[in-house]
Amino acid sequence: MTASPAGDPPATCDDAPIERRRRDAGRTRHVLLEAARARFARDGYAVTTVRDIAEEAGVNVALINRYFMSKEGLFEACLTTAVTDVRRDENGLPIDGIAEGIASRVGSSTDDDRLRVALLLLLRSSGDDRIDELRRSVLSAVSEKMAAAAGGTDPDSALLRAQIVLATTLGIVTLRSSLGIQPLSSATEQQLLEPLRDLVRAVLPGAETPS
Amino acid sequence: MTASPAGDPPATCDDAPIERRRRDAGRTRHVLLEAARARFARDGYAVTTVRDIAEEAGVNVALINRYFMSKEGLFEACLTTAVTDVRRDENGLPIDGIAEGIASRVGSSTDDDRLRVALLLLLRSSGDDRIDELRRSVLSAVSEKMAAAAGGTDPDSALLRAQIVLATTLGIVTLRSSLGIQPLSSATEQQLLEPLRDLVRAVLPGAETPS
Amino acid sequence: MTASPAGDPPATCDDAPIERRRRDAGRTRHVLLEAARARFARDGYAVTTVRDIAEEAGVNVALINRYFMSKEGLFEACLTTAVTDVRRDENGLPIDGIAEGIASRVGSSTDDDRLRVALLLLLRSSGDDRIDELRRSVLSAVSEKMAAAAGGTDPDSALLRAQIVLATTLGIVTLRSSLGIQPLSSATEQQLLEPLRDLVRAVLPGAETPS
Amino acid sequence: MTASPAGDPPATCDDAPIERRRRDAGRTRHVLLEAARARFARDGYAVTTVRDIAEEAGVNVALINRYFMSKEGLFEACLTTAVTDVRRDENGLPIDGIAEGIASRVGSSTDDDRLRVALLLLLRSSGDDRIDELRRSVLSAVSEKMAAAAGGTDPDSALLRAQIVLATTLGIVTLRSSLGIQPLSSATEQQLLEPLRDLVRAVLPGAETPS
DNA sequence: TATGAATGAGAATTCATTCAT
DNA sequence: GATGAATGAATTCTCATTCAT
Repeated sequence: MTASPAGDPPATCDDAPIERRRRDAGRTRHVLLEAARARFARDGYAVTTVRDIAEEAGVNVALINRYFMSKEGLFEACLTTAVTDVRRDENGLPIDGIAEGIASRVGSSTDDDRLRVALLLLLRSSGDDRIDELRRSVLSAVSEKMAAAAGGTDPDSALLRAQIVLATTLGIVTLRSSLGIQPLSSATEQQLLEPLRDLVRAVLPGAETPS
Repeated sequence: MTASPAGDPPATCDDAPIERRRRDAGRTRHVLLEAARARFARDGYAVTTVRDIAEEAGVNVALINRYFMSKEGLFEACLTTAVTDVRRDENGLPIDGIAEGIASRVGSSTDDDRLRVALLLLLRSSGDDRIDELRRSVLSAVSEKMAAAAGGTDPDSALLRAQIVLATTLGIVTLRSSLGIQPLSSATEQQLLEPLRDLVRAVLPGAETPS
Repeated sequence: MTASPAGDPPATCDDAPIERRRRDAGRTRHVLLEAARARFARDGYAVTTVRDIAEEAGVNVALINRYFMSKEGLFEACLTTAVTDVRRDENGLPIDGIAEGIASRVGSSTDDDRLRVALLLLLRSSGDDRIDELRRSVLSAVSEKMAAAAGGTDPDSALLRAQIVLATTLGIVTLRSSLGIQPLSSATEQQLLEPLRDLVRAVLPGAETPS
Repeated sequence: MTASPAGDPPATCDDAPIERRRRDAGRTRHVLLEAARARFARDGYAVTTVRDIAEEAGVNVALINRYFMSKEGLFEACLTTAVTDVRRDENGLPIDGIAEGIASRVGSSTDDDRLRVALLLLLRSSGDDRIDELRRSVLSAVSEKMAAAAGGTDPDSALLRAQIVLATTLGIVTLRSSLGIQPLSSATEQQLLEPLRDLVRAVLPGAETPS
């Protein structure tokens, strides 16, 4: 992560030999984005201050405005990464493993798991309508893809059912991250898998292969 | 709501009928509480300003501090009403109609439906640990009651499954209230019932009578 | 104090038999004034709230405005009583016992000693120029009277010296009331007398009889 | 004070020479501290608003919180400077010139005399106990040092007497600064010296050399 | 590119005062 | 006369943002 690659300037400067990689716009942008993702996802937009983010990133506050125009711009960038994460994930989505997919996405415990954070981000709002529209469209797309995978006769009903499964996913992520409700909060991926399989099989009838 | 009692003067003067029933502490407390419930539930704690609430209630801002000590005190009062609402609702919960219960609670569309608002409030945090503990305990209690109703052999597994159903409920409420995702957002109680029945039957095996 | 004298109305009213002496304007004015004196003297004008005073007096806040027009009016009334107290005291001032007088005024320990409170009040300001002028004139008068008592050849120098003695008096009252500096704060009248005698004898040369 | 350094442009433009030396954190902190000292000393803690102070310092209000955390933090910083001033002054205190010392400290008339302001600050309270303890300890220390200088047989009595002299000092400063009582308020250092010599000689017997 | 000083708008809260009963 | 509900003007403090270096 912070390991300096080959292309660094030779350490000729003697005053600050320890600091690596200063004045690297790309890296600064990146650490800001990561810090922002984590805090926006965890605490929400309004509660999080730009100073919190900058401090967590180990970077000067003013750089947020420099690179992202505004706090809202930073949030939008976070959402964009979330959208990308979710989209990339969809492509690898195993057709006959929806329950497995949810369990693995939702069941991660490491604090900076990308997809879990992405889902939380999609639930946060900055109040800006344009950004909200982005959230809406992504969540809609996800449910559509899930409905398509599930098949079924009535496409309209399939979409509704897929959105209910999506609601379950988001609900689990929410409950696990904010309140520490047991046993849900500390359930492992394994423990979640069985009930989720039952759920998906029942709600999305066409989704299951006889596995 | 604003229904005027019997003794009101006939509404002949149109410029300033002014509000009837002024200088009524109980009523003021009440309208503040209702306004706060609505806004806290819809927008969250941090985003909502006390001035917003007071304006929505048609009341002077300082009265929030008079009656509830602080913004946080008002939020706590809102959560307490939410807890009461949820508890009262649990008692009337039909043993063999969990899916019906969820559908009716979640499917309401009127803006000030008490139980839907109560559920949203339970997802909002002011950051105060003591109040968060209240939220946690109520949501835990709800899932425990649901697990008990569902029966089943393994009580631990039953609780986890009940919490997944609770997650579905909260997820649906969230998706319906904030983003306008279709068809979920405008699905009627009737339309939600069928998939929810499938879901509950599958996730909470002991819960269903042969209906 | 609160014992009800003979002239009370016969206890015909049955609802509130315990409350004695309600609706007595004179008494209300009086308890407010006493409470205000105590708090203004102890804490100062700005820090003291009218609600504090009303509560201490066991009386509704609005009555302060009713009887004294405003917080400032109440303060002025307090100062007026302080002026009266000081004036009355001056008349009884023993010609050849200035030190004794100071010691007794300053050495009192009971919390509501009138003269000590009066002196503290004369050091407090509400910011109103007119009232400040009142404070100034009274303190000037006190020092003039002391200078006259002290006699001495040069009247101008005598006045300056008297004001220094007055400064000592006020300084002692201040130090004893706010900070708890030892041994000054808990020194008895007796203990203060000897150094004060030395001081007065030295600063106001004409003041002492061969006693 | 506003003395301009060498490199300044000649004062040809009269409308907006604007302030030189902007964006200097140390300077900003300093002007805030000085403005605060002056106003806190003159008007007291409660009466003085942070906006007053910031305006007097020609600086944005928010900087008070930036540099001193809070109004109370600023007050504490003021007191700390006052303590420093008093301590430094004590060291230079001439053993056999207590009266001279008081006269010079008290007799200054310029508005921003450090030691006079320091003494006034030590009489002001913000209501915070921790800060009050600081005030108390400093005033105690001053009186102890004075008692030690005075010598005398009974150390306990010497301390009480020293505190009476301190009371005189503080009383004179108070009377001179707030009310404009004559002749005390406009007495020069010279005029104060003679009576103060008499006072010190009488109250602190061991203090005087045969001068 | 990066820094940290400075700014102004807006937040919650307190408080003297006025009004209606 | 007395009560307590209501009001509006402050006050302190926070925060996103901009400026100067």
